Amino acid sequence: MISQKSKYALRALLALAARPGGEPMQISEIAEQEVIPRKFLEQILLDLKRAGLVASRRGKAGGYLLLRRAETVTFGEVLRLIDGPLAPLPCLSKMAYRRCGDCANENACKLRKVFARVADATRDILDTTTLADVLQGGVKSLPVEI
Amino acid sequence: MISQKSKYALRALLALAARPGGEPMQISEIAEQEVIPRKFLEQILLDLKRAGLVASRRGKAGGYLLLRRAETVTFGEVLRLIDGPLAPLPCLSKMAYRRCGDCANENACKLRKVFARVADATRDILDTTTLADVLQGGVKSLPVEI
DNA sequence: ATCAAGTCTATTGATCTGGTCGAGTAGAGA
DNA sequence: TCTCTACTCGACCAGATCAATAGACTTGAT
Repeated sequence: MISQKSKYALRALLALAARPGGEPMQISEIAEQEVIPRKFLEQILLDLKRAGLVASRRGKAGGYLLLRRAETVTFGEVLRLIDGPLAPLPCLSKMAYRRCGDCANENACKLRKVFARVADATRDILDTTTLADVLQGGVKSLPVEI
Repeated sequence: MISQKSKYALRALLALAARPGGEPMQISEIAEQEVIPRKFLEQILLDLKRAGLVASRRGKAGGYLLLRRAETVTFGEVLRLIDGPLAPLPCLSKMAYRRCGDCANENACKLRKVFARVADATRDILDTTTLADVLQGGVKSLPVEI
């Protein structure tokens, strides 16, 4: 299960990406439109800002705006940022590898072999799906029938 | 990330499945061999027993044994039993469906579309991989080159 | 009867989740 | 310059979950 926080982050980013002309959108506006607790959203947007995904403008007509093009922001990147590693086992994470501790040698670990396939399948989807893909409705759903 | 408990459960089941002749294996023996805290393993085995995966024998020469054939026990089943739903969103779980609450109509939910693909890919692997597959070493790793 | 094995309930400390609160800081416009 | 509005930041919190641990109890075989 992905966290509520990640869902909020993705929805907020989608809202920003859908904004025409890159004009800033205020926290309250996002919060209201996407039904996200305002103060919680503040934290999330700060995280996204520190990661360089969005920028903020202060003052009267301030707000947040997407800093990168929607085609370049993948779901995987956002999830890793908020929830941490995608991999089902720490020893399978490319971003935050950690030894499992309990399996003596990794190459022989039976569990690892199975979950490596899961990790690859997950990455194949999440690291290739961008905000733009989703906005265009062009989310390739299940393998397209021709 | 799957829980430590699930890892222990899978390793314990693999140990039982590897037992020749279906003779019982004692908790301590499993705990020692697989390096699992003994008392924690007790709880896990009880869960597995209540789910009908294993049986136990009390008394002197007691222990646990696999109740079903290793070919019929999938990773998905064990993970669901211990960790709960595999699906990344509650509204995508077949075993424990719950509305997301925050998306008005599910069919239009952008996030849901993406994560549905992840859920399907995950299920494809975990619900078709059995204890037996893993024991034979015949875990089809990445698509086999011919 | 007794010993060794599984059964069951409760408790624990650490960490995570999903928030909330409130004071502080910085731009933009009057 | 003043002030309004919006973002910034740190602290706090209740409740849940995780990974064990403890200990008393039941059962079955010899």
